[in-house]
Amino acid sequence: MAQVGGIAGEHLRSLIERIERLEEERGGIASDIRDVYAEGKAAGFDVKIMRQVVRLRKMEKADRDEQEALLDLYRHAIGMDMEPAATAAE
Amino acid sequence: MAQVGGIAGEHLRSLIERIERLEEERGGIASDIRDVYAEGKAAGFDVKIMRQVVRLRKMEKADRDEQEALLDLYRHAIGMDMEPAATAAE
Amino acid sequence: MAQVGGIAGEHLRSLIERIERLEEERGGIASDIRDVYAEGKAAGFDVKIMRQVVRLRKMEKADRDEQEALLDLYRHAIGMDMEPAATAAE
Amino acid sequence: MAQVGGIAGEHLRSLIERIERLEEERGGIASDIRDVYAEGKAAGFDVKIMRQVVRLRKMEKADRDEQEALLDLYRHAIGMDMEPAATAAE
DNA sequence: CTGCCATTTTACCGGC
DNA sequence: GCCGGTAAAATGGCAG
Repeated sequence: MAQVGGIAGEHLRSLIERIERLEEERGGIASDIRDVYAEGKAAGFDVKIMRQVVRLRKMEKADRDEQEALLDLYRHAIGMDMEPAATAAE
Repeated sequence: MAQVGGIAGEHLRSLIERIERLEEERGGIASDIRDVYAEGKAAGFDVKIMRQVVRLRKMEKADRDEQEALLDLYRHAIGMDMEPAATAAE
Repeated sequence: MAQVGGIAGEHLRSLIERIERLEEERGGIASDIRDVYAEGKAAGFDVKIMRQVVRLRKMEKADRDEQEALLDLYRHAIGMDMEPAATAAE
Repeated sequence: MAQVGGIAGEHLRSLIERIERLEEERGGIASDIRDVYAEGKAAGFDVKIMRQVVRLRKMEKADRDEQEALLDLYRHAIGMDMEPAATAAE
């Protein structure tokens, strides 16, 4: 791995900067989320409850995804996992 | 606030969905960040060190921001926080 | 784990009480801190600024600690973390 | 408030340092608390539940204190708030 | 699977 | 007395 400040250092720097850029983006979105909660609050909704609703729906979605994954497993197990032949899928 | 399912319910639903959309985006970016770390690891860098570097740089930036905030506080405290009157400021 | 009220229950109770005692102490110190801020305010200092100063100094210390931690990581990474052999270290 | 670095500066510095000392103490106690939880965990207790117990007892204590405060209020209101004469108080 | 770290949530404190 | 913001706690997620 070359000398310090060499080609590896450049690569590392590049990776770090990409990460920092992404974290910045993520921070911006987090800020947007806070804004939406604030908007809800201003409209008279209870922020704490809004958070609970979001969390609950997330769990429900995870449940559904798990169910689906389980179904897929079964389908594979009994050889029903091929692509549907000539249907305009969904 | 109308009845359940009324106009307020619509608003709430809209807010919730915007939040969910944003959280999804945020999750995607978090995933991208993980990918970059994985890329660094594959290139032979120590992920733990990468994280430490990122953390340190973040703290240094925060330090600078706080320094500035402190200066602002001082300015306010001694009444130097008014808009500059007739300077070509900026 | 025995029956409720058994030996385990005694142990748990003891732990809980130790925690409660410690939290009480901690609360007392928090109160002392508030007193010092109040004293500063009474002496004409701006509490907000005092807090900012404390926060900034804390961050600067954390920075230094992280620098050191990073150095340690580097040392480990390049195998320089062994005990010095024949030095009167320490 | 004298010049910067003057007597006021000394006072401020002193206050800041007292606060930092106290915060350090507080941090030490927080660390002790973590240790006790860890000890509980090692003994097979569920830390999350331990925390709930502590929180619950704190609330119950707050309730009792409030009841007591209310009783005191009543006592004062009806002139029963004098020191007990010749009892080994409590 | 365990311990660590980041994020989220809760509680506190000062200001209005 | 309430609200807003700031610091601490706690939970959840990720790497090792």
